Amino acid sequence: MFHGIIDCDNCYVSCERVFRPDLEGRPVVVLSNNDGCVVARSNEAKALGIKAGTPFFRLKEQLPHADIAVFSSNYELYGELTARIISLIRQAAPLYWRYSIDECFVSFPAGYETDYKAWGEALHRKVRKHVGMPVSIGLAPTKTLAKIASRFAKKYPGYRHCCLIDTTDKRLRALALTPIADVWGIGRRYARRMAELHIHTALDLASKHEEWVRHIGGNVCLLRTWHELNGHDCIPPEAQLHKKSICTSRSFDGLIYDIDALRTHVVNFAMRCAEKLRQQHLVTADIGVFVATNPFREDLEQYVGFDEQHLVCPTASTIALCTAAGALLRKLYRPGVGFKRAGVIVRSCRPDEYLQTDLFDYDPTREARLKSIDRAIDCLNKRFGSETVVIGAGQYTAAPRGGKATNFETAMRREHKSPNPTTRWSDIITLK
DNA sequence: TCTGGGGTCCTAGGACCC
DNA sequence: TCTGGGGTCCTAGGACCC
Repeated sequence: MFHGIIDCDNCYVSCERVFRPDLEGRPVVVLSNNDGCVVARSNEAKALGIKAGTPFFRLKEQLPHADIAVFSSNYELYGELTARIISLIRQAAPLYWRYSIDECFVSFPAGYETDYKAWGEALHRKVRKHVGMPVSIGLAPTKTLAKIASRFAKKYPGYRHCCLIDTTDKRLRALALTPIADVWGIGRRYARRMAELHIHTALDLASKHEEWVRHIGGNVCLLRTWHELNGHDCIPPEAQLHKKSICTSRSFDGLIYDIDALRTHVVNFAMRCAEKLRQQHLVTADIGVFVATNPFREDLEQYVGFDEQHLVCPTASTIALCTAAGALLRKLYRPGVGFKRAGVIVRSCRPDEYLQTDLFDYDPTREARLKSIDRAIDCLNKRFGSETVVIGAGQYTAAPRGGKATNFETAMRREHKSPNPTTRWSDIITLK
């Protein structure tokens, strides 16, 4: 087996640049929801010293005069453009596994003979031509080494966006040049521990004895990384067929004290979870709600609450989940507390085809009604746009005549959002 | 004034079973 | 004096990823 990773360079920034080629060469940042933090930076923005996770208000303080192009996050656009890249990868690779919004693993079974370097360079050119996005490609005998290779592909133009590690010599040289903290699977904690043990590069770790690593790591995670760095393929491709949990949560623009206002949000989160479940043909057996105050406001009372309800009959019904979420919120709410964040999480998700019903409390008529309501909601929202139909308790304001109510997405602060020319006809004409 | 939102896996220890 | 042995399931907490 030989492995590869295809990674979009500065993904969100590159997506924004597809329709704004004038931004090539200029510093660009993309913000998180609510325009909170910097989540993506162009190389020029990185060169200015902007760190990932910088709060936007602090960026404005630090670099008030810098000519930075700022975007609110536009997941509709990023989802669409990355899906196009995945479809090109699917055509080019025998096996692929989408790892995140901007990364995709590929695998070549034993006996699959190809010139990997040429394969990678060709894929890069194809993505550049058909989607307009730059990707970096790393190819190696293990996934961890492929990740290291993709770092080199990104960093050094000489690789022409594709780096291949296929000999022991190349592997050892790459490991010696890779700081231990940059290795896939080494997080902040492990990195600190490694520094204490005088392990500074990937090669320092790879050269240790297996027993030493087993002793230091405490579990199999670090040991697997060690094997992978030494060229032994041992991280299996994601065998998981479906998500086990789904979460919808948001921070609010300000603090919320009122239970009705809080419930409006929570009901919307439950609605989104129900829709995500149905899209993935899943049902859930546990729904949880959490609420939290603003941890940065040390002057205010702090409170974090979580409660969960087990559902005897697993469901993906909007009404059932919204009702349960509303009831959970009533238990969690504290008068006089300013809430900054809330969320709904559904766990124990499973395919909807093997739905187990409650032996004693199963009402087929009610189930059929809930299902037909869900079908109607999905059908209308698909045809007329998401959130055309919402649950009454999830409405932010009454809908104006002929228009939509202010809702979950539009209630968020997004002062720098770009248009959606790939998914909305109305946005095409706004292109400059 | 202003600080994101999703996920996964592993392990230890307790509850419970026969 | 002295109290077994083997197994599964569940959960919380800790680590990681993007």
